[in-house]
Amino acid sequence: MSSDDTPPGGPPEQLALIRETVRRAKPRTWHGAHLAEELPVARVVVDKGLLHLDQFFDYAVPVAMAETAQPGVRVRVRFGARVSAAGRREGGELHDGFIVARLASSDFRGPLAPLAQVLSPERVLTPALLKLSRTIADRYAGTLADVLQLAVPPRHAKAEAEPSPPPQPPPAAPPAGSWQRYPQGPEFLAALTAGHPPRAVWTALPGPSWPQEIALAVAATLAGGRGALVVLPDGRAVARVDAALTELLGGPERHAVLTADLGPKERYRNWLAVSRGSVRAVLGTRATVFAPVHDLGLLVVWSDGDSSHSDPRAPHPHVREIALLRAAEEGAAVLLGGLAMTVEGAQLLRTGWARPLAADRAVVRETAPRVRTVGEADQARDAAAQAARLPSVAWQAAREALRSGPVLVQVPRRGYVPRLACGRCRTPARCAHCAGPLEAVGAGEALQCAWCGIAAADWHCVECGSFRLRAQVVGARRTAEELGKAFPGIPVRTSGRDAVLAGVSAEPALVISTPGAEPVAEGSGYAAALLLDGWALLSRPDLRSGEETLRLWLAAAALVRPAAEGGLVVVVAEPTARPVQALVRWDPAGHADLELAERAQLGFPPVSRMAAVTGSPGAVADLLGLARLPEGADLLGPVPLPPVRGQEQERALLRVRPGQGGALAAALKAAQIARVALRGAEPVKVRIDPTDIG
DNA sequence: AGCACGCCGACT
DNA sequence: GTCGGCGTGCTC
Repeated sequence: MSSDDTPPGGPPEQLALIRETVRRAKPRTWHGAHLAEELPVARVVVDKGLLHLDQFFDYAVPVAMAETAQPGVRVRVRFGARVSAAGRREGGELHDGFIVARLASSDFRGPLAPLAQVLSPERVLTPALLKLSRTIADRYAGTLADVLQLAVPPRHAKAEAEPSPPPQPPPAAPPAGSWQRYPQGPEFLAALTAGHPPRAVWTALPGPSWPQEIALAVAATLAGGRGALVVLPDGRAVARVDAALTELLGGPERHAVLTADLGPKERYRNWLAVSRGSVRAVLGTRATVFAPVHDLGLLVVWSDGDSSHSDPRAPHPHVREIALLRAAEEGAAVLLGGLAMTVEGAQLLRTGWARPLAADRAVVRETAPRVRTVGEADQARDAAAQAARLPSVAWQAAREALRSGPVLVQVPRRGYVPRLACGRCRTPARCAHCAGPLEAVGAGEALQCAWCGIAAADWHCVECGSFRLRAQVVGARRTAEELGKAFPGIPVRTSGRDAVLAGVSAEPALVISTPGAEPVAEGSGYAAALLLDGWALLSRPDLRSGEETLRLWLAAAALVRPAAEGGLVVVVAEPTARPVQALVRWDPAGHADLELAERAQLGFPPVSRMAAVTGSPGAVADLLGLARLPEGADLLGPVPLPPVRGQEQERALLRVRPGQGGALAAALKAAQIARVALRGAEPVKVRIDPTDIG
């Protein structure tokens, strides 16, 4: 079968031509197996997340697999085999992969190995999903195989054997309902039903109706004959929208839910219902953004500032970025919503890519609770309240509110360890050169920038001029628990990391919760909320601390009754701080806009694009030396990081202009590949859009 | 990444 | 003569 491999003589060009002709006539394999008559070559993406193997490989299609080996199916292939002296293929591990195309011939110069097995005839990798995954891999300097692992759930044979339910006819277009509170709301729904792709950044009104509004947008899209997809940050939020959608659509038949806690079988069954077109609407947590909804008309991302939208697995893509890229590729509408607004959301509005979907100020004021601020200096007289370090205003507000309903107390989690801040006004201390966060090095309290490493000998606060610094320490949880003693006879419930409550009754109770774990209160909501130790949130060493703090506050405050019904929020934090001001005015959009302007001025993301390079000092320097960075790329650092398993670690940040993010990712990926080719290179981590750069 | 081929020094 | 050093290159 391979005796024609070395034709005698002839000029090289002609030789190449002969080879070409021979191979095109019929692909050769190592075993001379019988091949498929039609399209005997399968192009395969092999599920091996190695950067330098991020390419397709061609395999021969044995005749027995001619029908099942269709584009999109899962296959097993031998990969990495060697050719022995006797001319036999030897070794080669079996790897999973997907067929991406069937071809008449291969451009590979050599004999093709046959597909080992078609795992299932189910065509799970659609052309659209493949294209999207490639885009995401490139965006994040990762491999296609890594992204596919996030995008396509593991197969479950039993779930696959079951037939999916028959598709339902589209529902009738829903009435605008509570979307009428937004001037552009009904128009937005009408555009979805008409099959248009409107794009909106939605500032949701406080209160319990946002799940219904998401459900209405989904139903409007379904009514127009297109599909819809909703990504939410956690299972609790999914459950709320699931309930709203089930009610609105008169049953659970028209939508599918994808969350991790369903278990592999149920999850795969639901995913297949979407993939097979049985169901046109899907909601779930972050992986849902990849769900292969047929004729996708709408992508909804709720609370895009929530960190669970950032995937912890390589290459760490963010749901919002995936959704925006997918909407562009598939001509779908976008609804990027939340009680808060991210800087990225503000940027989409600023550039005109999306339009705002927000209620008028008067409606906001009617819906939101009253917000009072109180500095830490204000101390309660009551001994128990003092033990809980509860300011008197907060103490009085709680006592008053407990007469009419439950009171929510938000306490920052332990483990928020902020860096240095001004001792007087608590403005975070930043580097004069690159605006990175300052940190104390050693006991001598020498200051240096955590990003660029430049010493800050003569620091003073840019806000108030103070020279005094304060190392922030948090020890708040126990303080909150003291509240139980401060209010004898009142039941105390807690909700936090390990035990999150979904809801509480409308009876008076103290509900102590860490941010993000707040239970919903039945009836009209909490009578009051106390947001304690705000400084601990505000001074976290993160570029997004302000935005994040406001998001956490708004999420808690949105569970409180409207001001007209007596709802009151007391926030214990520096009253002049920007997020505090934004909370008082209930103006998340204004806050995001200010943050955006500041980021632009400082050259921070998302106005610039960044990548972090982490590893041993030698390896980081090595990679940076190899990388052919785009014109005008800034290098910040490298700076030392805490050692990992006794090994010194450094991190460098790279910054480029917007529009050069793709070039930056490509340059870093190429440098990584070049380093792998060198022997014994220590690993370096590359992360695009690093999240923890404060 | 693995894994084998390849071309130069000290052993049976 | 041959065992083995790890430099170099490939994986359909």
